[in-house]
Formats: sequence, structure tokens, C-alpha cells
Amino acid sequence: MRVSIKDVAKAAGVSHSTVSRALADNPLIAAETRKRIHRVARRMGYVPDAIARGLVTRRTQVIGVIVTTIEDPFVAEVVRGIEQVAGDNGYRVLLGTSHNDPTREMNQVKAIRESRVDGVIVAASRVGALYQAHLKEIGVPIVLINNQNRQKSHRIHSIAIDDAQGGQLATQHLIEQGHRVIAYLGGPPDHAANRDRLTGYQRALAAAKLPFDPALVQSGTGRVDGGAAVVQFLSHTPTPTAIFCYNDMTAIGALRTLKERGVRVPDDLSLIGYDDIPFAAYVDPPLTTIHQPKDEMGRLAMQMLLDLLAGKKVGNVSVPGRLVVRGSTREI
Amino acid sequence: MRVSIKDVAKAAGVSHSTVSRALADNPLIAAETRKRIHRVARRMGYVPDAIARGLVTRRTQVIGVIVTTIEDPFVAEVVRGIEQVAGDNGYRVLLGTSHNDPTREMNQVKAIRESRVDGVIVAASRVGALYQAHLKEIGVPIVLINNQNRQKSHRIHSIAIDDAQGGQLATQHLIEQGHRVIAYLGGPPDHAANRDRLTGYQRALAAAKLPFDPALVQSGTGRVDGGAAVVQFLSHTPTPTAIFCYNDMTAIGALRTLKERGVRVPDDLSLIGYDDIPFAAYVDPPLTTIHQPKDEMGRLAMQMLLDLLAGKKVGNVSVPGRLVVRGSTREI
DNA sequence: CATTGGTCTGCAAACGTGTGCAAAGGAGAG
DNA sequence: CTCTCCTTTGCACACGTTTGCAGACCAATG
Repeated sequence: MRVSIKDVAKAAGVSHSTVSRALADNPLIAAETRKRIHRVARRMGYVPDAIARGLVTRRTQVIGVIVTTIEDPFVAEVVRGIEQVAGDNGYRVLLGTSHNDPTREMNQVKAIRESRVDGVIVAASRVGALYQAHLKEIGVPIVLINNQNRQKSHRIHSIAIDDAQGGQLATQHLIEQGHRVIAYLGGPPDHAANRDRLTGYQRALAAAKLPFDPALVQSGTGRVDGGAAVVQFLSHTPTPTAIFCYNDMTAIGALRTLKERGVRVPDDLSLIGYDDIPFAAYVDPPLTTIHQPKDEMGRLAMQMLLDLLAGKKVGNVSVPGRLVVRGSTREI
Repeated sequence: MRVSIKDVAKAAGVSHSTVSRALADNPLIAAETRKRIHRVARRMGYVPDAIARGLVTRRTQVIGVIVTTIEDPFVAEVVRGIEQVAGDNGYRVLLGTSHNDPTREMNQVKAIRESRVDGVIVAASRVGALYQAHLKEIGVPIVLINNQNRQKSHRIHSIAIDDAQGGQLATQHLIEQGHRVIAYLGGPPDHAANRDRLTGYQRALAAAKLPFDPALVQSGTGRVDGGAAVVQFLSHTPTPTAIFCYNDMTAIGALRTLKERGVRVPDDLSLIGYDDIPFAAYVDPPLTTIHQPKDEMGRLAMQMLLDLLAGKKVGNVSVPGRLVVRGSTREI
């Protein structure tokens, strides 16, 4: 049987409201009474009931986090950042995964709403995009990570990687190494991240006065299997000497396909990824990539949510990527 | 303002208890009343309050999941399995990470206790081991994944990879390929997983009547940096022709160190990992390893918890590993 | 001594929901 | 028409906590 505040009150010979105040270190309660109640509570193994407390305070100290899938190393690091800051500030994390499955997505939004969380962080772009109306109805502050539409709302805020900047950075690196025919092996066409990286790619080409050839752009899946599409470029003339990949997963898939075809990286072809997932450094050759400050993004998102909960005004944040040169690109 | 069951009651011209029953599809309520109330509730955008419900039903439909770190691909997959089965059965997941940090560990256990979760799954062996007394006090069913001590308790159950079997499987594979001098590049010495895999290694040696040489056993960290210790074996005589690594992370680290030293895998040295993390297939050479059915473990753990919540008796489960032969081992 | 003021504690309401029990209403049987 | 029984609904309490307000007690002041 759980020991409640009333049990402590009875044992200490006071009313339950006095116990409540004493345990909250309310200065209204006389110092010695307070100490005594603390002792009694500890001895009896009293543990406050967050549910009951949440009902009256209308604060649950829980934030909902909706992600596509926790297996994605990118997502996992973001969640880690969130969880860390949340924990340090007395918040707990309710995790929901959507898997890009409409049923699950809807369920998550519903579950979050029923759970009375104090705030929500969404790191599933589809959910952020498709269910914004529903999300708004939850009536709590919301922070979207890398979502598609950056519309303004007094409740919904966002924090995003500057993918155009990153895409430009990546392409620029290849150009600086002397490459002139550069392909873009993209991700899901409907993802804003994909479009933005493509934009950055085009910007870098334009800045270097290089022509843009649509045949040098492919879309993919964003997963390892999306790398197989790299073969399309091999038959193109002129053959590209470098490829900017939508993300590291795609680059790793491309690496694998190229190895099977006998194309050597970076000797025959330079390859640059995006994300800097943990294993980017351990594939062969180690992947040159654009590092995304993932756990920092998670931390920033949670910090933003804390600010919102504290009633502060916050602006939308854009986080720049950083070039990490390893072994998959070389001068030509 | 949130619309409560009372608001719906007023709008529908009935008492709040009738609404409560109607929405629960309680057959006591006349069919047409029920329908009408459903309509009114939907129109008003009523959403049940899980907090209030939890207070009275004493069930929160939330399970706590404590892990070391979500960044570990192994853990991530387990969590995915848990989350999936939980979601399908109307449970939500409260995530906590311990990071092997005593303060955080204690906080997690405390937080879980206050949160009134219906059950707990712990995939952080340290927590499972050190805080068993505290965990038991939570007073809800608990499932430990890969924990150290498999002691019996009517509340605490466990599900584990059979590491001795896996270690034996790995070593046996090397032996079958003709290797006679085989080293074990281990993990953290205090981890039961490490000890069990070592046991399996020794068993396989014994079964093949090969001598056991303690100098051919090193301990490490279980992370990529733990692979560097592989150099110790290179100066041993006779030099081992094969190494069984505690896990894939360690194997990947070893691979990297060996590459730096000019030792070719598998030509000069065979290497086998453990876990079959997603990237094991994409390193060079692709890693031969022992596959652990990770998301299945998560699913089984959650299923076990559901059974416990339903009052069923469950036994402890041991899950066997499976050999996956790729390119890092070869016949001698 | 009466009054005031300050310190501390208890009473009671509230948060939103579920549920045992009583009661209202209607139908059917005698 | 009366009685019984069944269906349907409402009343009231409970879950464990926080908090506004009133009140008790004591000391100090006039």
C-alpha cells in the first residue's frame, strides 16, 4: 500500500495541508514542525504522487517527444540532448514514434493530448507538417525540429538546421578541390531538408559559375538503400567526379554500390555525406561530411521549450552545419 | 480552456456520470443516449484527461523505460521494440537515461516512482543491479533486460541474451575455420555480458581441446576506443590468427587500429564481433558477428510486462544469438 | 484588561474522472 | 389497478494533492 500525505499527517499529528506545505519547504510552517514532518515522511517512505499533484497544479512536468523512429542515429542524438536538459530541469520525457505511418502519427498526437504534457517537441517532419492544426489544439507550447513549413504562430516554434547553408558548404568544398562535374544524390523529394540541401548545392554551383544539370540530380530514400541510385550517374556524360549525398546513410549505400562496381573512392570519385552520424568516421574510406550539432539541437529545442513554459518570447533558431573533412573526398 | 466531461454533460443535458459511462461504451447507457453524447463530445472537442483518469483508476497506461543511453544503437532498437508493442496495447513510454551516472540513475528511479507508472523496463544493467531494492519498492512489475543477477522475485523478472551461448557460437565458428590461436578482446570486466561471453569462449576452446591462455584475454570499454587494445595481442607469441571481440563497437575500433598498423582483415587476422549493429554490414570488411534479436527482445520484454500486468505467471526468458557470417573472418 | 498584530495551522474546496448504490420511470403480469 | 422487475439515469464519494481563507494562539502594545 502506498503511503499518502494523509498517512504522514496522521503519524505526525498534523493536518495533511501542513504536511503538504512542510514538504514544499513553505516558510509559513514553523521550522521545527517542518523538520519533524520531513523526518516522519522519510521514515514512512513517503513518495509524492505526481498524478495527483498534476491534477491540481495543472502541470505534469512531462514533455512529449514525437519522433519518426528512435533507431535513426540522428534522432537518437537529438533525443539524448532533449532528455538531458529535460532531466536537469525536472522534466520527464514521454516518447512516441510515428514511423511515418499515418495511423501511428494520429495516435501519437492523440496520446500526447490526453497525457496533459506541459509541452511538445516534434522531430518528425511529417507530423510537424500534417498535424499542425491538431498540435495547436493541444494548447501547450510546441517546438518543431527540422520541420517543413516555418510559419509563425504564437504557440508553435521551430529550430532547424540551415540545410541550404550546409548544402552550399558541402558543394563548395568539392568545388574548392577542383571538381567541376558534381552530382547530387538526394533524399525523399517531399522533404524540405532535401529541397534545401539541393538549393545550397545550386547556390554553390552558381557562385562558382558552374552550370546546373538536372540530370545530375537524383532523389532517393534517405536510407542506405537509397545509395544504390548512384549507378545512374556512372553512365552520364561527362561522368561526375564528385557526388554530394543527401545524408550519410545514402553515402554509405553509395559507397557500397560503388565498391561492388569497382569504382574507388576517393580515387575515382569523391563522395561527401551529410549529418556526421557516429559511424561516418568508421566506414572505409572515412566519410567527409557536414556535421550537424545533433545533441545540441536537442538541448536547444528543450531550452526553447523551457523558455516558452516560463512565458519568455523566443525567436526561431537556425543552426549552421560544419564541414568535417575525412577521407572520401580528394583534390582532383 | 479545456473542455471537461462536465461541460459535455451540461451541453447534452445529462449528468457527468452518464457521459463518463457513455464514452466508455458502457451498455448500461441507452444506445441513443450514448450516440448523442458521443456526437456532442466530438463536436465540443472533448479529450479525456489521462491524469484525472489515472488518479481514480490507479492505472496510468504509462510504462517507464530506463536505459543507459539512447545513442547506443543496441539500446535504440530495444526501445523501438518496446515502444511498438506498448503503443499497440495502449501504453505510452516514459523514457529515462542513466548514462551510468549514479546521480542520474538515482533520479531516474525516483522519477519513475513518483510518476506512478504501471510497470518498468530496465535496459541499464547497472541500474538493474544496484537499485534492485529501490526498484522493488516502486511496487509495480519490473522487467530487466540483460541484467546481471538473475535472482528470482515475484515482482522482478528478466529477459536476457544467452551470452554464453553466443560467445561459444562465435568462437566455435573461428575454430571451424581452422583457427587454433584465438584471442578474446573483451568489454568492461564488471559486466555480466562480458563474463558470459568469455565463458562461452572458454567452453568452445575446451570442446575443441584447445588450451586457454589468459594472456589472450584483454578487457576494454565496449566502445570504439576499446578496440585499440588489440595491439596487445600483436606482440604475443604465438600471434593469434583470430580475435573474438566483445561487441561490434569494439571490433570496429580494432579494425581501425589494425588498419593503421597495416594488419589486413581477414587476410592476416580474422575478426568476429557481437551484436550485429546496423553498421556492422557496412564497415570494411563487413563484420562477421553474432546477431542479437534486439527489437524482438524489446517486444518480448514489453509482452512480458503486459502479461505481468494481466496477472499472468511468466518465466524468465533467454534469447539465443545467431551467427552472421560476413567478410571479417576466413578459413585458414 | 482589551485590542492589535503576527505567526502558525487547519478547514474546505478544487482539479477531472470512475463507479457503487439508490432511485426514477416504464412495461408487463396478475 | 397494483405490484414487480428491468432499464436507464443521477447522486455522491473517492483518488492524492495544492492553496485561499479563516481561525487559534500568543505576545506586545495602549
